Amino acid sequence: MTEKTTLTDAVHTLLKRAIIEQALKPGMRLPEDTVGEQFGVSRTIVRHALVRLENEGLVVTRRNRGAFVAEPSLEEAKQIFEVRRALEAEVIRILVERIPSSGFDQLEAHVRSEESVRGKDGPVSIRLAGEFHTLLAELTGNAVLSRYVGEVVLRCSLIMAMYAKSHSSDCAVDEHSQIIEAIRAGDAARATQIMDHHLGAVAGRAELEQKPDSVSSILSRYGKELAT
Amino acid sequence: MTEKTTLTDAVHTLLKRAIIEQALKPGMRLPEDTVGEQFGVSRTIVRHALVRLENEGLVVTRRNRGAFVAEPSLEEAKQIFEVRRALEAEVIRILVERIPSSGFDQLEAHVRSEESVRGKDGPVSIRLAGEFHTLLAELTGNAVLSRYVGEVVLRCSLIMAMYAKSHSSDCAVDEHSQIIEAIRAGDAARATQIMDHHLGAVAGRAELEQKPDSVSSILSRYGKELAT
DNA sequence: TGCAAGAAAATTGTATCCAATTGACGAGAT
DNA sequence: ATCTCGTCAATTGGATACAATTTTCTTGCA
Repeated sequence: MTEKTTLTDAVHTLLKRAIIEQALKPGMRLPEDTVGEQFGVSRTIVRHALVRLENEGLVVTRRNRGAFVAEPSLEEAKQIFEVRRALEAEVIRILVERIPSSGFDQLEAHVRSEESVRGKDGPVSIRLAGEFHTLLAELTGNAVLSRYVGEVVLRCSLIMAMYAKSHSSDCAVDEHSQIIEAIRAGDAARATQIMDHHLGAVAGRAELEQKPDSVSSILSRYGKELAT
Repeated sequence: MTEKTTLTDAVHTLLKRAIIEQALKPGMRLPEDTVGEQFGVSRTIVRHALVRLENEGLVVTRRNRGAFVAEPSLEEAKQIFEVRRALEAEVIRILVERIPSSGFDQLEAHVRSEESVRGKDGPVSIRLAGEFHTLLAELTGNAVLSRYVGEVVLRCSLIMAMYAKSHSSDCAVDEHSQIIEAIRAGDAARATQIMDHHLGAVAGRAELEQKPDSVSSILSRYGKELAT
């Protein structure tokens, strides 16, 4: 299989997936040597990929210390959700005005695939839930908007991985359908309202678990580093 | 000599400035070793900087062809302005609700510095006009929002460099003042309206290309700051 | 003369190598 | 026993060397 893509892209994609699927947990260290060895590439490639991931806010690098999977603080999380709400409101505004003919088919197909994994809590569920919003953004035809939405959605996935224990996407899928219907009806206000509620619910789940989970999660990370 | 910043950051900043100030014109090629030679650093550093610039949309890279200063198409330009309008509307919404106490002082000081270069058409004027919007975004205290606004503002500067022949920032400065006043009055709707008109006016000007210049001769003006 | 094929040059993609900085460990003094 | 200082190991920051690919220029042929 001749790679049409560059090695940097491949490593970047793999690391991103690993982070979103919680295989690489927040705060986890990403030594260039280790990652490179794992993927069979040199540090140069890994570094390029890490630079991109840092720009996307999924990893942070400390000077001469290396890269770590980002650990968004609650303040950061609030900021991200604030931006996400604004961006997705714009997405709805645009879609109500102009949505491609195949749009609803794609959206409904996606919701069906979400429903097919309903209950099965896990990485796939999280990924699909995020991809619904990414798909919405892509349907606007605005690549810049789509890219930004994609970034904040990914960062939100990371936040949920940190602060929410169970994904519980049941209501989410239902709200996705409601959003589709509101857009189909041309009711931007209602669609935005549902979206806000939807995101608020997601954000609320995170903040709810803030206090009890904070200390233990931090301690478990310290313990893990000692164990290895 | 005690550099607190990394070389990659320095090169990244200098290239960014060179692009925004139209010293490096859209479509111009950026060979890694030419840039590296001018700045006295190796290709590794330049590559990292170029990766970041690509993520910011100021540079595009083609496989095995190298990096070029981005040439936003009109379609792309429209998309960027669309996103910018949405982001800046959110900025206003936030500022009306919560603006730091020193906010108005900073904004007015900035407008004064804009006025001080009024009429002097050129790079500095373009940069200051953009920085007003960046400052607005920073005052929200939302780092994520601030970052995205910064990016689209920069890309808009690039677009104006391509499509507008003269910056003519006279009316712009005036509108900046009006936006400040509307925010001070707590009138989000009016501030947004002025902002929309402001951005619409900026986007309204369209024009054609200029003649290219040698890459190394231009970069020689930027290399001084790195010389040890 | 025009065109095509191939070689040469230029430039990027990738790997490896050296230097510099940081964190940890341990010895010695108070 | 604790604190401090110095040395050491580990890892990143940066540079150079090599391979692959693209572009250009040359050259042979119709």
